[in-house]
Amino acid sequence: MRSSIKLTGSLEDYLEAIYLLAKDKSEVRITDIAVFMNLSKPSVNRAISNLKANALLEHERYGTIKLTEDGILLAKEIYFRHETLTKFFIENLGIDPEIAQNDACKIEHIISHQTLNKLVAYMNKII
Amino acid sequence: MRSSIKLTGSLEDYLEAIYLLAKDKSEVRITDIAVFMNLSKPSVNRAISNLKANALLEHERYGTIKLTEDGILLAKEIYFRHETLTKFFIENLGIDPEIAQNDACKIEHIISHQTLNKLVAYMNKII
DNA sequence: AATAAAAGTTAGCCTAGGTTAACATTTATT
DNA sequence: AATAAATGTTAACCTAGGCTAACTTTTATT
Repeated sequence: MRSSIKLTGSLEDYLEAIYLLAKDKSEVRITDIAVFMNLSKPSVNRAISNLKANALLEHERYGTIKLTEDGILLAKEIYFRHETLTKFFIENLGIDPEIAQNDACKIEHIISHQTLNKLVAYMNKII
Repeated sequence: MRSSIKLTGSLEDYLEAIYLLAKDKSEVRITDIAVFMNLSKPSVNRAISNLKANALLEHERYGTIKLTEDGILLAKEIYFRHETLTKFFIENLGIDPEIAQNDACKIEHIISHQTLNKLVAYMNKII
């Protein structure tokens, strides 16, 4: 596996957003991402260039955005971390869903593999 | 309480480091912090100015550094978050101490109050 | 087809937080 | 006391990631 690409937290957020948007809409556009993430289009534009340079998505000038296989893989990984954390916060700790989402969204970028894995194991054990 | 000062994660790290250094050494100097945090002295220097501007510490040109009451309060709060997370990672999840420290050190800056509080409650309940 | 609207891009600015190189000051040593 | 060493400061640079304003391109409407 070549998933050794190490993105910044910010770029991981963009990737995750594109992944989520692509689930509903067939076409993902810069404006969609900007609206979804509540960021300016130029900010999104630059992030897209960056992700493209990392071969995580395809994008032609003025065109639509499509994740590559690598992009999808990485996005799924990030999203899994997000879901795992959210689930733990809500189900085990009893955090308000909105706050749980928010915390997960920040922690998903910095938590280590070991900690995430152990958290998954822990949740399965407790049930 | 006027602990409504909102620092960046980076500044929280500096504050925590100063707090920990001040426990052992009577005098804390810029060089001590730079060595401890493995950062350059100019970086520390600027951070100190910033913390001083926030009334969290006292520092005179070429002199030593001393946390104010506010600074100590806030540092303790940050350190408590750190300890809580580390404890949870090690004792509940079984994470290697070094990784636990590392993860705690990053998460302590972004975890919400509610989540931290609920985590504390959860740990007391489980025992 | 012409024009208006929407979408995308570029340029340039800002902040935070790191760096190194050079300089100033203080402290220690000879 | 003079000099060397350690410490602290300043200036200038870099990167990442936001932003707005202005411009280009595409798409939709009249």
